[in-house]
Amino acid sequence: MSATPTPAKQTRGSKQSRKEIMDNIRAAAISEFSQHGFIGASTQAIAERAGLKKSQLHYYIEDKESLYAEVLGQLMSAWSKLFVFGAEGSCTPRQILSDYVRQKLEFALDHPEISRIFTNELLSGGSRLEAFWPSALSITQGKVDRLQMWVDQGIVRPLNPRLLIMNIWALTQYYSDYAVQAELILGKSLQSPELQREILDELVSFVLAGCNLKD
Amino acid sequence: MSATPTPAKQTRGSKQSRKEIMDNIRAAAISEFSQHGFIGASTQAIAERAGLKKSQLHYYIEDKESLYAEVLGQLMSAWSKLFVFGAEGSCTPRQILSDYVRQKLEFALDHPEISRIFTNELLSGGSRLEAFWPSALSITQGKVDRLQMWVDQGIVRPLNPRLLIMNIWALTQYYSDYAVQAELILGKSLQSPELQREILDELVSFVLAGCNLKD
DNA sequence: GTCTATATGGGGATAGAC
DNA sequence: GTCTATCCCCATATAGAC
Repeated sequence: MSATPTPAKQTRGSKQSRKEIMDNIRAAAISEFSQHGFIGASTQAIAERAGLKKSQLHYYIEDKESLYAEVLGQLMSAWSKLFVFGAEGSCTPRQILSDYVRQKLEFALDHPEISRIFTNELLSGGSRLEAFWPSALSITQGKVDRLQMWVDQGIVRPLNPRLLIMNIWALTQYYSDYAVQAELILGKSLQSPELQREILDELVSFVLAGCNLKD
Repeated sequence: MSATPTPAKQTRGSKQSRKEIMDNIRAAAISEFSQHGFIGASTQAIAERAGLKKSQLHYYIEDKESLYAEVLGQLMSAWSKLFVFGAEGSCTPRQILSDYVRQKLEFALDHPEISRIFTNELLSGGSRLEAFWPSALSITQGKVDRLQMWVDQGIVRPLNPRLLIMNIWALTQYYSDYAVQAELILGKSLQSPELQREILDELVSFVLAGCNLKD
């Protein structure tokens, strides 16, 4: 709230600023929650990853629950901004769909850990996502309406728009949730730019072909 | 090992047989591991679900680790039997692909909990799956070879066969991993037979169209 | 063969020291 | 403002009672 005039006289190698520590904690929390979910993650492990002792960590956070809420909120906010139909001024159905697939895939490839937190949360029942559903569902409804129009106009083949949206979700989210499997099958790191390019092109082709999209 | 002549004189309402207890334990373990993963699941919760006290449970199992290994092995064995190309004597590419999608999807819909254990395990790094990868990868290679032939013959459009297999995996596995999301979006239980029929038809159409499959 | 009482360690969180 | 010593609970697992 109040604008404390932080000195920020940070001699390198000296003690970390509070902000740096908090950033380390958030990063550590993302890794741990991503691997083990809320229940499975331990504040012990988060502290170690952040270079702190467990008891030190508990000075910087309110509690495990609110640390988790913060990280989850960060993800949901990023998603709700990114994954809207017609972002970046795309206009044709082909372009709107391609852009959507691209955005969703790039997020999965660039932020696999935080994406997996969502999956982990859903697997454990999703109770901590309840607050986010109304908004998420209304964003979905917007996409559904748009797709239904295209179906009615014969631009895409007759299909259930909700199932198409779920299909795209599944196809893209795979590359964060199943990164381990994907890298084993492909024998290559998912961080390789050429591979990312290939996956992107293939997913776009697959989706466009999958709904018989005419320009 | 030795064939103990079990009396099995089970008066209804009386004490459960050891086999019944073990079945309860396995079912409870599947539910718990499915929700919280290996680390997050507690023997306490498993015991409660199985109608036992924690200390009783530990009489019937060796330890948490081996209970988990048993359940995971059960899943991997079921999958390796089910998901082979050309099961049930299907012959045309169209039929082989459709049958594969159907088998994978039906398993996801019929056994969502145990399917989720795999996902949970991957999310936490997949170390407990190491023993299963060689066989799984060789089964995958079989499918890849088959698909590559079809590509070479112009039966399906030019695509990376491994990516197609991963796409099908993602599309079908979605219905166990994201069952909560799916039911919210669709406003309906995934156990509804009509909905299952619709999903199946749509997935098959989507995949066949997605690879431009000619008969 | 079955179950209980108990050991031992790690979990999250805090009161109080610096 | 920062960190440590410590609390209490729940985790897994087992020795020993029935």
